[in-house]
Amino acid sequence: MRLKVDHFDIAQIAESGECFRWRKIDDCEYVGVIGNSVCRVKQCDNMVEFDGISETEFRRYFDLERDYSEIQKYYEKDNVLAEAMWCGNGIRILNQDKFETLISFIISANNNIPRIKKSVEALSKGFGKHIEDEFYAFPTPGELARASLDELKACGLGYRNQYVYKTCREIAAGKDLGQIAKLPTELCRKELLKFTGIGPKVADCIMLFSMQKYDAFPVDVWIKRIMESLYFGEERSLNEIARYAKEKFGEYAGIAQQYLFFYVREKELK
DNA sequence: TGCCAGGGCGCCG
DNA sequence: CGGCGCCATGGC
Repeated sequence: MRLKVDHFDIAQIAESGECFRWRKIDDCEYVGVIGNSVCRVKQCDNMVEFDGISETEFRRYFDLERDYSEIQKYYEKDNVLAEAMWCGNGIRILNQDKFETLISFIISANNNIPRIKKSVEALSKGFGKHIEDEFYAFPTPGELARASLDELKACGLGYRNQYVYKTCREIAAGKDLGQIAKLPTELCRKELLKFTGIGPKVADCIMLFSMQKYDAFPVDVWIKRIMESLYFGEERSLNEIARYAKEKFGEYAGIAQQYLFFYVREKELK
C-alpha cells in the first residue's frame, strides 16, 4: 500500500520514545508490531509504503486524520516550541493498544529506552502469540498473568516485576481499560493512579499514547530539565511544571510535550 | 567504573 | 501535600 503523508517521519516517530516495538532497517525503513500484525514502513519524503495492516488501521494507528499543521500553527508564536516543532516536524502521537502501553510505561519508570525495548520484546516473546519469524504479539492480560514473578524479572523488569504482576492480574480479572479511557482526563487519570506501578507521569503517558487524551502532559526528567531551563530559569517541582504546562499549552499540551521531548533528546545526542 | 534512566512507593513531617 | 531514601539492572 502506498500513501502520501504530511507531518510524518517514521524515523522520528519510532525514535520518539512513545513506542517501544519499532526496529530500524535503515534510515527510511522500520518494522514494528501493531496488535497481531507485523508492519513494515518505508518512507521517501512524502510517500510511505507499508504492508501487514489495512489502510484504515494504518491511518488510525498513526493518527493520520489529524491536521498537525493546524496544531503547529497554534503553537508557532512560542519561540521554544517553534524550534522544537521544526526539529521534530514529522512526529505524531500514536494510537496504541491500551494494555500494552500501560505495561510498557510501568516498565519505563526509572529506566532507559533501550532497556525498556528489550523488556517489552522479552515479554512478547515469552508470553505473547507468535506472528512470524522473530515477531511476537504483546501478550494479552490473561497471557501475561501466567508469568511468575521470577519469569517477569528474567525479562529484565527488575523491581518493577511486582507492579506488572499485580496490575496485569487486576486487568485480567476484569478491570476494563476501555471504560476507563472513556472518562474525561482527570477522572481517567484518577482511575489509572489506582494501579500499582502507575504514578502521575506514567498515567499521563498511558492517556496520551493510547487513550487520546491530548491534554495529558507527562513530566519526566528530560521535560523537567528543558522546562526549567527554557521557561523558568530555575528549579521547579514536578507538579508545578505540569500545572504550568497544561495552562500554557492547552488542549494539545501532550503533543507540545512530545515535540519538546524529542527536541531535548535530539540536542543531547549531538 | 560509576552515573543515570520517559518514576513509584512507603514513610515521615 | 512535599520531601526523601530506596528500589534492580544494564546502557553509556
